[in-house]
Amino acid sequence: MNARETPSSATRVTMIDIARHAGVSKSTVSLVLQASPQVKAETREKVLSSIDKLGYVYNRGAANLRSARSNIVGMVINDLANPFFAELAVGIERVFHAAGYIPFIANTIENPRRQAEVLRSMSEHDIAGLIICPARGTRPADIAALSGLGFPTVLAMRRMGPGFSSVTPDNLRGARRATEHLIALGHRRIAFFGGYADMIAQNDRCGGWRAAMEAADLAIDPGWIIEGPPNRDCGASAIARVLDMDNAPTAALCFNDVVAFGVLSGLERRGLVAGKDFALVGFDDVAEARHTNPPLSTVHVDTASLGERAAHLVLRMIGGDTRPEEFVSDVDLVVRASSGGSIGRGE
Amino acid sequence: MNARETPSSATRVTMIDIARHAGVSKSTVSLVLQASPQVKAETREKVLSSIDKLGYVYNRGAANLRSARSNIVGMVINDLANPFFAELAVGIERVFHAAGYIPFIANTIENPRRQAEVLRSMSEHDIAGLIICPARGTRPADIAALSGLGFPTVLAMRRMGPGFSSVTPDNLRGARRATEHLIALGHRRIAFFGGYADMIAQNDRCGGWRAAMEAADLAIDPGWIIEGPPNRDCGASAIARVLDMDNAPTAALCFNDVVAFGVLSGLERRGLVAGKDFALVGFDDVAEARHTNPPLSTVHVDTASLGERAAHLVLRMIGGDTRPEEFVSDVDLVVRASSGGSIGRGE
DNA sequence: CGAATCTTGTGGAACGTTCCAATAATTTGC
DNA sequence: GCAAATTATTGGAACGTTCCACAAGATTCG
Repeated sequence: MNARETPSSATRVTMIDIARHAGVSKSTVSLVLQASPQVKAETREKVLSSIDKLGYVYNRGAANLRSARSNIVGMVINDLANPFFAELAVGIERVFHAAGYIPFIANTIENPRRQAEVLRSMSEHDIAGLIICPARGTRPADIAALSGLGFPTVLAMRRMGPGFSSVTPDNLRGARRATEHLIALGHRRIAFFGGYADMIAQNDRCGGWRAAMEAADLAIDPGWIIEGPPNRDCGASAIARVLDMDNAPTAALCFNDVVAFGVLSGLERRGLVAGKDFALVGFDDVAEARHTNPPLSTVHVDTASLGERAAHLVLRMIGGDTRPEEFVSDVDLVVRASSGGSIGRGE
Repeated sequence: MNARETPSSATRVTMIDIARHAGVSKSTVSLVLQASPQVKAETREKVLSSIDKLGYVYNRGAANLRSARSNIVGMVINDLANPFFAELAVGIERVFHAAGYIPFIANTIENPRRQAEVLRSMSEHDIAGLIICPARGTRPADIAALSGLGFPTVLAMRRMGPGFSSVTPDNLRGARRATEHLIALGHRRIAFFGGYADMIAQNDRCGGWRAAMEAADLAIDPGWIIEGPPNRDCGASAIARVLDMDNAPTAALCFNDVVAFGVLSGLERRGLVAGKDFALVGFDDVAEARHTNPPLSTVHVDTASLGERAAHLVLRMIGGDTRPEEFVSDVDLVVRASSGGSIGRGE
C-alpha cells in the first residue's frame, strides 16, 4: 500500500541510512539536502528517491549544532489576547515563514519574571534573532543584557534610544492629534485612561495628550489621568471613577482600543452613549474598532506592516548588517462616531 | 563592574569550560544541570558559581540531540487574527510554559500548502507534540500521516473520529440552541452565514441550524446558506446578498462571531439595525462580542479552557499515555441585543 | 601528451550535550 | 579495622549533522 517502509522500530532514519541505501557517502547526502550545485543530477535523483522511500526527516537540531546556525527566531509578546498584538504577531510570522524561519512565541502577560524565563529558554534554544515587546517594568539593562547573548534583537512598541533597533508607531503625534480633535469639538476637560507611567508607550501617548492640552492652554486635573492595565476592566472602572468627579471630564483619550472598549461598556452601564454624552477616542485601530457601539474613533496604526518591518529588520541583522535602526511608523486619526459631534461645547 | 567575563571572542562557553573552571568533570556539570540528587551540595555550589561567572548558557539543541527528548511543541493555528484563535493560543501557551515546554507557532491562514510546510519544519525540529487546528481542505490522511512521525497530535476545533485526540466545542448543540432561540422569537426564515461545507466545524454548526429548522418544520431555502471564508467580509457580503432575495430571511446564525461582525457592518451600511430589523446570532463569544453595536448574541465557548485542555492532553500523551481522547466542551447561548425582540413574527 | 584545472565525491573530525559502565571516595556493619 | 555497601565522580562513546582537506576521474590546453 504505502511505498514507505514503516519504521516500526524506534530508531529513526538518518542520513547514513540514506547514504547506504543510495550507495553514496553521507557527505553527498548532506550536499544534496543543501541543494549544492556540485552534485551530479543523476546522483541527486538517486538520493532524493532514497529519501522518499525511507521516509527520512531532516534533523535540524543536529545540523544547527554542527553549523552554529539556527533558523529559529523568538517572538515575545506581552498580551497576545489583545487583538493589536495578535495582528502584529501575524505580520511578523508571515515574513519569518517566507524567509524560512520558524518562530517561538511566548506571551508574557506583562510579567517580567515570565519574560525572563522565556528569554532564557529561547537563548538555550539558540535563536537566530528576537523580536520583543518588553513587559512593563523591563529595565533597559535587561534588554542590554540580551545583546551579549549573540543574537540581534528588535524592540517592538518600545524605543530604547540609539544603539537598539526598534519599531514603534508615532505614539506622541497620534495622541496629540487625537486630543486636538477632541479640543476642536469643543471639549475642555479631557481625560487620559489606561497604561502605567512606567510604560514607555504610555508615556508617549500620555505625553501627546498633555502637549495638546498645554498648547490649547487647557488646565489638566491630575484626577483625569487614570492609570491601569491596558485592558477592558481598566477602561470600565476608569470611566466610572471619573464621572463621579466634581470636575468630570467630557471626553477621554484611551491608551489603546481595548481600554476604550471597556469605557464603552462602562458608559453603557450608566445609560450613557459615547459620541453623545461623552466623547471617546482609542488608539491602535484594531479590526473590531469599527464594529463597536458606537464605532470607535481611534488612531490608526498600520499594525501588520509594523510587524513585517520588525521581522525584516531582524532578518537584515541576522544577515550581518547589525546597524541598529529606529523605525517610527506614521499614524492617522480615524474619526468615527464615538468622538461625537458637539457636546461639552461652550464650557 | 560586571562579574561575568565578557566572551568577546566568538566561541561560546560550554559545559567543558565550566568543568575546567570548577575543577570537575563535564559529567558532573551535566548532573548538576539536571538537578540530580546524587551530586554533593558543595560540588553543586562550585559548579553553579562557575556557571554564573562564565555566563554559561545551556545548549538545549545538543542535549536534545543526544537524549532524543525535546521540549518544543508545535501549535498550528489557521487564523491567528481571529480573536477566537488568539484566545485559544493564549490558553495553550500558558499550560505549555508552565510545564517547561516552548511552542513553535504557525499561522496557516487556511492554506493547506502552508500547513504542510510548517508541519514539515516542525517535524524537522523534532517537536515533542502538536496541537493543530487543521486548515480547510486538510484530508484525514494528512493527519493520519502525522502519527507516523513519532509525536502525539491533538486536533483542535475539528474531530476526526476515534483514534485521534481532539478538543472541540459542542458545535452542533450550540448552533441548534441558537437557532431555537431565533425560532422562539418568531423567526421563520433563518439564514446561515459563513464557513465552507468542507470544514467540519461548519458542517456541525450548519447541521445544528438545520436540525432546529427541521424540528420546527420550517422549510429551508438553499439560498439562505451563504458559504465563504470565516471573516468580516464574508458576513458583510452575505447579508447584502440575502436581503435582496424574494424570500429574504429575517434572521441569521453565523458560523462565528467574526462573520457576525461583518454582518453588523453590512446591516449598518443599509441603515438597518441588528436586533430590530434583523436578528443576528454569532458563535464563539469572543471578548469583543459584548461591545459591538448592538452587543452580539452568540454561543459562548470557553475558549481558554478549551486551549488548556488541548495542551494537557498533549502533555499526557507525551508522558506516555497515548490513548486518544475526544473532548467536547459544553457551550451556552448568550442572549444580547443583536437577536432582538420580536420582529419578523407572524411572517 | 603531460600538466593544470575542473568536477564530483569522500572519510573523519567536530559541534555540546547525555548516557553508560566503571572507578574513586565515603560510610556502614560487625 | 576490613569487607561490603553506598555515594560521588568520571572518561569515553554516541546522537545526526556540517565542514574541511583531500582524492579520483574527467576535461582543458599549450
